[in-house]
Amino acid sequence: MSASRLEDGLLHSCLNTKARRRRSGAPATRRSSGWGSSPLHLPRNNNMIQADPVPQVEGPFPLSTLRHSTAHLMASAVQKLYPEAQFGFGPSIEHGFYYDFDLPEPLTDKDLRKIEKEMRRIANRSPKIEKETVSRDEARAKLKEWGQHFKLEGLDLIPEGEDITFYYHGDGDERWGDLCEGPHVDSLKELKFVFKLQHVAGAYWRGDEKNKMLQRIYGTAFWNKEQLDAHLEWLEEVKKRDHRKLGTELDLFSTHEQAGSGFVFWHPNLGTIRREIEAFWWDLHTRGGYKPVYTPHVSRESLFAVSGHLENYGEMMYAPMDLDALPYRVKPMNCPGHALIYADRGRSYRELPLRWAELGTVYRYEKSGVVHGMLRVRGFTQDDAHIFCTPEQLADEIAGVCRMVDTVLRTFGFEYKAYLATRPAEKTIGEDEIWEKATQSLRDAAAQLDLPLELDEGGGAFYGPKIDYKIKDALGREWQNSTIQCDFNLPERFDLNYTAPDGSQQRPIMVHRAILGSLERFVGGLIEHFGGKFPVWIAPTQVAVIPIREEHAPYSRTLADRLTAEGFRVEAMLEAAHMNKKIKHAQKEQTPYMLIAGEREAADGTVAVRRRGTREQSVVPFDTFLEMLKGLRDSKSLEVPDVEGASVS
RNA sequence: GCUGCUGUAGCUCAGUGGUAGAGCACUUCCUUGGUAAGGAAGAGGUCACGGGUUCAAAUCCCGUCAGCAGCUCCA
Repeated sequence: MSASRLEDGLLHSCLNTKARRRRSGAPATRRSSGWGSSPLHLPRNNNMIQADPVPQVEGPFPLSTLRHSTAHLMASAVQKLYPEAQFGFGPSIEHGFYYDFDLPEPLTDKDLRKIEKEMRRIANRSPKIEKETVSRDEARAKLKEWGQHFKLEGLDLIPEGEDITFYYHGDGDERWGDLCEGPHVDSLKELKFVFKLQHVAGAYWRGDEKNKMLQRIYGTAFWNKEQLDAHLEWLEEVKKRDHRKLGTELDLFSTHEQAGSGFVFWHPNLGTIRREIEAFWWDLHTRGGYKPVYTPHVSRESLFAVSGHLENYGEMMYAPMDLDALPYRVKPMNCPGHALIYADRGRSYRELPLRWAELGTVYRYEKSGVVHGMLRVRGFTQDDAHIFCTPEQLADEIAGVCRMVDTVLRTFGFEYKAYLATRPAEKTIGEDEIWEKATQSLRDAAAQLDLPLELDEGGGAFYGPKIDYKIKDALGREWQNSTIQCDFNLPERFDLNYTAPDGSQQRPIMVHRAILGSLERFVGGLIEHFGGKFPVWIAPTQVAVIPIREEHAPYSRTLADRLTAEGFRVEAMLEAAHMNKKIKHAQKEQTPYMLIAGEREAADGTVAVRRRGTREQSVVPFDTFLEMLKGLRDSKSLEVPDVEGASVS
């Protein structure tokens, strides 16, 4: 299902590119594996990357060059206003640019306006940008003279043999230069472009939390105002759809100071959505040959010593509870529990593969600063499952999971890409042979399904290769939720075996997989994906029934009763109150359909159907509406179409 | 965890040293209205929490909790 079929038609086609950091100008990027990767850690980082939806028109230079030059312009303005400023790095990034400064006083938004003004003045007065190539010693001498110690450190990061260049602009006492690899635009004035400074934030020098924290100013630049405005509008749209904002507006969830940070309370509306998703999920899993398991939330600490979590993941775990002189822990993952079930008795090759699923709630002590709405929390439910199989069965099992991922993601209208993450260069466990075999199985599975795999060389976990999925939402943003991971480690640690046909004891492969990732993160993302306009099958209230006058309540009641009997979630707004208020209420709640009924409808057995977000309505026989609604629900349609019928104004 | 900022009614916010305000929402009454704000009245707040300064603190200071923007982390 293409995202363009979403009701409000928001679709942006640009794929994101990860913020590209200039080698000489920015801290070295961490390898992109960052998605969390182990059964010791199913992926659950925010991992939402904002793609730029603004079609980038051609300029005389690449947009990134313009933005980098704008960063220089900003830095020179900062120096003019704060002569004692020390400069860090100032690269262009996906949506704009930033520059890091060490300043004696924290900057405020007011200061940003001041800096913008200064930037305009400098650009007008002396717009030329000039390049100078120097020797390393000259560069060092110059930076020393300028007293720029971060830049001196930056100089040492430039590999031997590379040109060392400075870029200058400004005249006389305003001449400003920066150690920089370039390239830059030639002029800050003749070229037409627009820029805006957006916000200030803290950032560690060279991205290391042991280093000093600098002040980072973020800004953006475009070749024309239309593009800048379009970008700012897109940011507004993102803000409007923020799941935390919609969470309040639509009465979906809350968090509480009394309960602590990172714990989500699902209100009835969101509980309804979750239950529908869970029912869908269980249905798919039952059909897919999965059996439900349930495992305790608290276990003796020694269980996590065996699994290795205590050692490798201990910092993320909640502190032990001492009971009868033994330490107990709240589980941070479900896999040890499933391994215990497997190990409970001897297993034969005849029973493999075993597929066990659990919507397992886990608790992880996330750092206080990273908690974010429903997207990064301390207590959450993973849609977890483990498959225990032989190496020969692996390809088919993976293919089965890929099929299920496809079904689920398409049902919600997500496009996706899959990545094959192979063996890391160092510190892995397992024989070469099993790695090769497993990796090949992942490839085979994808080939079976014509699923293109992009390669993430060396991006696998230490205990096995994996396939990760990236999805794109209705705003063009990318998320990472689904993951399929082969694990050679836990079977080893728990000494899991099966008896092979020849009577020997063999080690099964354990496949960890999550499709939604966690209910919290998935549903949080879903709120933003749909912007609160949920499709019929998950909408908390599917139909609002509104009588025009109080005397039409009895007919409205029969409509509501019939819908309820058909299993729909109906809000019968029968109390004596203004029809207009009821319509407004239902619109605000994003109820997909309103049925408005007065004398004419009661006489004809019809309903005036009004779709959310519109003012138009059509009059159709109630049964026609009912059939359409059933169709939308049962097919899990993403559309909330207008009803064909006599239109009435 | 780090840097900066914020916390006042269910929601959005105003109030910078002198005993707490608005709009929306809510309740009641009037209005019986054909498709997104009819009218009137009312109720609702330990100004996050704890300590301090002061004759006096929502307001100034310190701490805690929670949130926001980032950074870092997410073997």
